[in-house]
Amino acid sequence: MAKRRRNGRGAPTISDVAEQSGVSRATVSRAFGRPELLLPETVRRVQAVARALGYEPNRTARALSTGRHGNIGLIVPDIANPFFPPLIRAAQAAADAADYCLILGDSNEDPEREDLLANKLAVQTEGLVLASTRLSVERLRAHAERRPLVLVNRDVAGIHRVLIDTATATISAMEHLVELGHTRITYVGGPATSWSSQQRRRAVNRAAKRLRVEAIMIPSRGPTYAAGMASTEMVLASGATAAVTFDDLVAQGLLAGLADRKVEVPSQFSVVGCDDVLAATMHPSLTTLSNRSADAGRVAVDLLVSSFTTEQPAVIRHLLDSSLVVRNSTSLAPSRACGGGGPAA
Amino acid sequence: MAKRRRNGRGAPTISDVAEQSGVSRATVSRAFGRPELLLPETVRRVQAVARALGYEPNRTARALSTGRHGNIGLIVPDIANPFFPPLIRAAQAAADAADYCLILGDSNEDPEREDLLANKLAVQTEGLVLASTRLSVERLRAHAERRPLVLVNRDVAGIHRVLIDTATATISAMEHLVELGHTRITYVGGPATSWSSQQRRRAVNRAAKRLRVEAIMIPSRGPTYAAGMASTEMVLASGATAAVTFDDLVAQGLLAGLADRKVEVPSQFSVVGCDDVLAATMHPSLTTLSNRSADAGRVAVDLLVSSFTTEQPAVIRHLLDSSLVVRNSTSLAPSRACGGGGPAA
DNA sequence: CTGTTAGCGCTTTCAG
DNA sequence: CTGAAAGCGCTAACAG
Repeated sequence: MAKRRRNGRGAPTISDVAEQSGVSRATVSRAFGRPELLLPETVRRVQAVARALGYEPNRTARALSTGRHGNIGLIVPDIANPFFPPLIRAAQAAADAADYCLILGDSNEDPEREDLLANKLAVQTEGLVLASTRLSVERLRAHAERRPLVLVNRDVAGIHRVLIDTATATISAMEHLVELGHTRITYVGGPATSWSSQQRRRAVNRAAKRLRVEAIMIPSRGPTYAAGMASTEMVLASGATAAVTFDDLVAQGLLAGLADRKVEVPSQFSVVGCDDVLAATMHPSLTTLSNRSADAGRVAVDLLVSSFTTEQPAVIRHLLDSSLVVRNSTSLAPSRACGGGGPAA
Repeated sequence: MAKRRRNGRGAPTISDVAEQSGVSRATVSRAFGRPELLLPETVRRVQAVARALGYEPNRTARALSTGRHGNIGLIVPDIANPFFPPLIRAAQAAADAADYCLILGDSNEDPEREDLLANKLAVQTEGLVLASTRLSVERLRAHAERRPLVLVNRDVAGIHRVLIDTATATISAMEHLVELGHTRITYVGGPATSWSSQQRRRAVNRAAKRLRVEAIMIPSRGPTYAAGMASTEMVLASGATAAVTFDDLVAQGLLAGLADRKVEVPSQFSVVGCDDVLAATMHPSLTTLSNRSADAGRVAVDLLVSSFTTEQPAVIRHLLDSSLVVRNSTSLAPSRACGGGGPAA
């Protein structure tokens, strides 16, 4: 049987289903949108015909009629950064479960691009999730005024946000290192505008002060292997015996840089990563902080979706905690007699 | 001055602009879409009124009327599989460059879900890219009839497709292993319905025959670490001294399984991965086949977009080649005198 | 060049 | 419970 295309576009419409099942178009519409208004028998019959025809409600038409698009947007700085795929995946699953489609944007770590993307997506989504956004507070406020907005790992008052709290786990990492005898510890940062990196930097500083050890801040160009590797020189020059890094990628780069310089990990130098994205597969396996990115994606989408329906008077700030995962890239500090890197004011 | 809400009730429409500027709605539409059909003076006047009113064309309405949403869909089996993020990233960049938005779907390796997703996306996209699709040929044909479609790593006649050819590189891998003295080699497969896996299985068989060595096929449950690990028993039982695996994930699992059983790689056993997604960071670093997934994503989207505009009489089958990357997981076969795994018919 | 007239596919009163 | 009819905002023939 040849398939007919009534509308020249190929997809069966509500009219096809109506005709085939001998009801009106309104009834078909109800069978999908508000089945409780219909005889169960009718619903079943219509659904059956719909399935047979391969009918799928046209969301664009629905959107025009109702003002709701059934789309939500998600913008991340870099899809290929292993931190994000689990987040994206969970977000997409949550969106799907709520019958929304996920439109994905990649800002390539560029605030301008991110702003453009957010504008572009705003017109065809009911709401946006911005993960690790690099936008200014003003731009974020502007977007939030226009559409429901949920931030991931960015803490702006007045906007829904879900935050992975690595501060506590970072402090655990510092305690872990100090217990191992390290007294001079560097923090190798991530992107300057990253909330996560600032949070971790502060945690390192605070812990160092409390534990009475030296903390040395080292910037890095970004959350990449290359940036980690490039930081090796400065890390070594600082005289530290251990490093806490922005994430596993930076840690991995640093590890490679240390290996190049014949510095053995963990016997001569200890390294702590963050996010546990490749920590288990590395050699030596990496001491790191546990990853919650999937949870963050799910929670963010759920929060966004629920903000559509329920009148949400209170802005929600959802915290996800993280913990230290000890593996093999950290160990006792090298004896001071041997290394040149003792604590020197 | 209070800001008006955009897309909700109260946003100025084409009718408002028409009324205010004393022209018909069609004229306003043309002033935006096809200004060359109008008197410059008219265009200017209409634009002025539109700007004064804060009018912004409603893309949803336009989409409903024209059938062009400016969206394209991309469905992958698993976003979190490291093979896909580069593909997704490149696809999204290409889409963005052509001024399209990318709607992402994750089928979770489930054909039913994939079919549903494809239907859902079909109504709000101008075309679809299906990467490593698990759908049957019939379903693919059905979808292709409905909307422009581009397949990645699936070879179906009559449908645009971009294929990463790993067959040649797989043969190189076999030659490499045979040169190292291996005479009994297993292939640890991926998903049964995966075109890529079938392609590689065939290549292994063909090469084995030509090189006069034994090839043993071992199925695996999927493209995962766990599946690779679970295959260890059978791999060892086969008496082989080397394995070519579906991808780096499976290879990684196998490596872990071998380590558990105190089988040393590469001295006692050689392993070849595929896709080079984590090969460099592993220990031992993995001999593998180079990755073209980013190129595949880019080419697929470009192909799709160009198929919208140009009348495309010929179906395109775009091949991307891959090559062997030798690292440290392959070496000379263990001497036959020692191991129990000599070639035995 | 510009206006008129039909829809695009779906939802939603309002009757029955 | 179900149907008829009126749009949502915009575009696209077809006239003039």
